[in-house]
Amino acid sequence: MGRTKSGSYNTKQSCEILNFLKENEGSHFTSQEISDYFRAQGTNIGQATIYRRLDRLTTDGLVNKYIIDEKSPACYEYIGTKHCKHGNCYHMKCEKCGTLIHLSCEEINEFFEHVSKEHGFVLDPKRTVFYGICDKCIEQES
Amino acid sequence: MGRTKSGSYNTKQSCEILNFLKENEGSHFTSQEISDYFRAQGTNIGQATIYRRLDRLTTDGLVNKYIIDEKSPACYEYIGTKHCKHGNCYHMKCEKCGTLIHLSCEEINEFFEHVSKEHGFVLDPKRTVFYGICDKCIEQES
DNA sequence: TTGCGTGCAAAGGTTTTGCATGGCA
DNA sequence: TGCCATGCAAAACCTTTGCACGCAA
Repeated sequence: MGRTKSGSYNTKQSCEILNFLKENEGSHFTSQEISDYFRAQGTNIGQATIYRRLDRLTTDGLVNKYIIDEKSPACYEYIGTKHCKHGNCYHMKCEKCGTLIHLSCEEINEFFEHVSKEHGFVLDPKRTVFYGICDKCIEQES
Repeated sequence: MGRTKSGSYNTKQSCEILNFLKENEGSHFTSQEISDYFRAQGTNIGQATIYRRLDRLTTDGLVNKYIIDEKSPACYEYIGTKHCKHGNCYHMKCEKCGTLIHLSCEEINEFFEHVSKEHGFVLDPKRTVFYGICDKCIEQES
């Protein structure tokens, strides 16, 4: 397994990065976080290697890249066989605590369809991030 | 006119930047483009000043900041006082042509209520921008 | 053996920050 | 006069790139 595109090799680092993301399906990581994880394991993988690998995985469609905002680094997440693959997985970011929350429900699909049919606009889940305040921070406020 | 938040001054540069954006309502500019414009006029405004001013204008809600792509610089656009100040008004930005589309309909209100009630997340209309491809660009593609 | 992958360091470009100076109120 | 704003340059930051070496097939 771990098949990559033709004309490329399966190296140790390459497999480990993909496996790490695979084992953490549903979570997203920055290049730095991935680097830190392997360093903690005693394995060192160059930052450039991680970026190059993530870039390829994104191109190949195995991984999604999210740009949350220009100040924070990009997030990468394995796209398994479930929801995120169909592009129906959105993200909400809390402006207070910075938590990134997955949003995947019937309502958003309906909304997506409505925008597409009535407004002629095809939303891009990879790029669209909903900003607001999460429940925990709302509780703390009051 | 040109009122800024209390505890701040109205300087020449500050006014000129805001006026430039105001006079070009509906268009968006990068920090560099603004800098170039003033240089062409014979006025020199430091890049840092432009960034600081844009940052404040964004915070004050007079200007919206858009991140089209993590590689390209951020775009700033005058929003004005007429619309979008009281919520219920969102924006969709076409990733291809950059057009900013006004979105205000019953469906989005319903969707936001759902997110609030079921997911405990209160969305922020000022900050949330829907990204995607507009109808015109979809036509061009096919 | 061939050529892609890796690692390191340096470069790239945008945005922020430090600090002395200048200008508004 | 007291602050805030400005300008310049340097720093900070994420990401990409150049180059020599290593490793997969």
